[in-house]
Amino acid sequence: MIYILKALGHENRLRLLNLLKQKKFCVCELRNIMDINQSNASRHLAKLKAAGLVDFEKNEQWVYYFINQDIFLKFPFLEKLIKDELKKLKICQIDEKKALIYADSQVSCEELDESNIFTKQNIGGN
Amino acid sequence: MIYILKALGHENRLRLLNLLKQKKFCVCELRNIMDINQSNASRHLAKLKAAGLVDFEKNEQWVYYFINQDIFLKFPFLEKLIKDELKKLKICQIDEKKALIYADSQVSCEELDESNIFTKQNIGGN
DNA sequence: TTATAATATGAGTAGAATCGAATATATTAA
DNA sequence: TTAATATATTCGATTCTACTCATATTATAA
Repeated sequence: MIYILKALGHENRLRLLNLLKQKKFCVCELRNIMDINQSNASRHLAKLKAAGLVDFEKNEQWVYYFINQDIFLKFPFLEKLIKDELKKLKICQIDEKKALIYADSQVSCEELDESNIFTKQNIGGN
Repeated sequence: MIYILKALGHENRLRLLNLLKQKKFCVCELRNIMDINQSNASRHLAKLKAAGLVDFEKNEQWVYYFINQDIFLKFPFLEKLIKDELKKLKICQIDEKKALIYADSQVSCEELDESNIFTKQNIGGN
């Protein structure tokens, strides 16, 4: 359990969990939505994986991460945290907005890098 | 919230929260039960305080720490974690055993340092 | 096979967290 | 006021984390 709590102690990992609570994402989608670099995203995901919080499946050259639902059975407090609390963080709200824009955009994950769909106007707010 | 989660990411602080969930303790009681040094105990408590997880009251030259109950209203997931999950950690079980021995011992916190009430026989197990 | 794209990993670095020992502060007791 | 005790804080050393850049790996497509 101590590893789980350590894994929760970083904003980027909380943002990842918040995005993954709804659906699977591949690494390049996550890194674009969160606007962090690839190696950074990969490493944070690896840490979440090591703690048992997420799992992944490979599909062609993409790796799709998702929340490991078993962890909610083992540690019920995580369900409240991930499903109810994270969304209160402003940065997570922005992430979710961007995830929605992406979902509605019909842009494929391969085009995401150059797509510029995340403009200030789209996202709104600060 | 991120500060709270960071504060939870250390074994000693989890042990402190587990002990404090039942009753108030002064720093010297905590450090004796947990067998850590004084400056260490004080620092970890300061971190819990900064995160809003605990509060303290002074009584003569002692400082008694206790869980800040408001935090459970603000972050309900913490209640499950602190009240239900921490006790599953082996080290927390040992701490609780020692807290019981201390409570039953009639030893005052001033005598605790030289008392040697926490012998292997008393605590049992590793 | 070669090229390309997604992901993971290694190396180096900077910053943060932790620790023990010593010192400072605060409170009580003499 | 002085001495003693509990607690907090400072200092320096060490270890741990996260970051960036570059490279390796893996899988697909040409």
